Amino acid sequence: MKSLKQILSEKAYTRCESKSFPGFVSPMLATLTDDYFDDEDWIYERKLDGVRTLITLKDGVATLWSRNEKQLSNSYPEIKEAFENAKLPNLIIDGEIVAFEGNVTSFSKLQNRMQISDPEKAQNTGVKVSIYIFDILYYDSYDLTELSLLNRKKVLREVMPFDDPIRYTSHRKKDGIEFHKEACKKGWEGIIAKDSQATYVHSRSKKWLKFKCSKGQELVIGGFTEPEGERVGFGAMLVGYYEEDALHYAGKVGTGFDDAFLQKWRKKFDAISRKTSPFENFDEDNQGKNHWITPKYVGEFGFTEWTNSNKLRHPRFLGMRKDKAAKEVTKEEPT
DNA sequence: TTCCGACAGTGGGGTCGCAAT
DNA sequence: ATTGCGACCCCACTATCGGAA
Repeated sequence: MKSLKQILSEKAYTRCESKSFPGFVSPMLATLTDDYFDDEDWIYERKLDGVRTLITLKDGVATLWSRNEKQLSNSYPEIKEAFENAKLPNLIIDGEIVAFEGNVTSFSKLQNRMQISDPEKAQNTGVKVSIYIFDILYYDSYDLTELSLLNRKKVLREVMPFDDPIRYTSHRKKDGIEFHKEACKKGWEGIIAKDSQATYVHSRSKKWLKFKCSKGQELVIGGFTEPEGERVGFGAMLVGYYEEDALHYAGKVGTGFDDAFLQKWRKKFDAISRKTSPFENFDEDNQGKNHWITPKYVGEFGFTEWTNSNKLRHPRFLGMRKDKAAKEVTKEEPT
């Protein structure tokens, strides 16, 4: 294995002066795809469901950044401290802050502290967090972004002390399709495929791809909202499923329709409108904005998971189901 | 000519924090 | 003291336009 010095000597790196060391750089973002593949020139990492975080360490001071250049340092003071105590030179690393629920990263658990701006309060939530690091952009003021991904990972493993809460993100070479399958079985959010020779760019790229684990099921349409702005037809569908003859509200779905669909189905919905909610558990706080319809239409919907309050996360409309009676639609539990 | 990438716009759940009530 | 709303985090998707292929 090449030493750090050898890797750095392969190119004539310019080493920035401390005063020109970047305060923030935009992260490289992955592109979503359904086209899963095996490729020996690509590596595969677990996709963690947390908050993307870039850490700059400059003259011993660590700063945690969100991907939109917001400071996260106050929400995760123990991670900031871990970097500052590690006695490292100026560097920038890229990773994901996560909280675990069992063996699976839990975004909803992380939500209990991710917006808290007081460091003491954040730590007192009792939500334990870790940061999984998967890339290094600068080290000792050397710009490493022109290195290949595998060489950056070599540098990362060599220079970073991985002690809790700082963890290394392991990866698998080849077998992307099989790894994705296993990931979904384990309840992970998915995997990230990365071109092992790619340099680091500060924007969305197709050298990094998301292979997500998506869920889908049929749901009954029990209402809709008014469109806003330039939107035509309706805004979102209000959907649910049956449980012992009662229709349970499962949230709103506002994407996946084109303009023609929105206009056509607004008319169909208006033709079967009713005054009261068909949902047995709908809390009536903003009733004025909702339109109710006879729950007879069934659609197919995609989403990532059920939230703690039993609603769809990241919902989208996939198509109408004309072959299914509304009363047959129940919540599909994982087997 | 056709395709792709980037961007704006509309829609979702959940949480915190602050202004308005 | 309570409530409503904006701003964040996580997003999915459609429409549009200009440049690449």
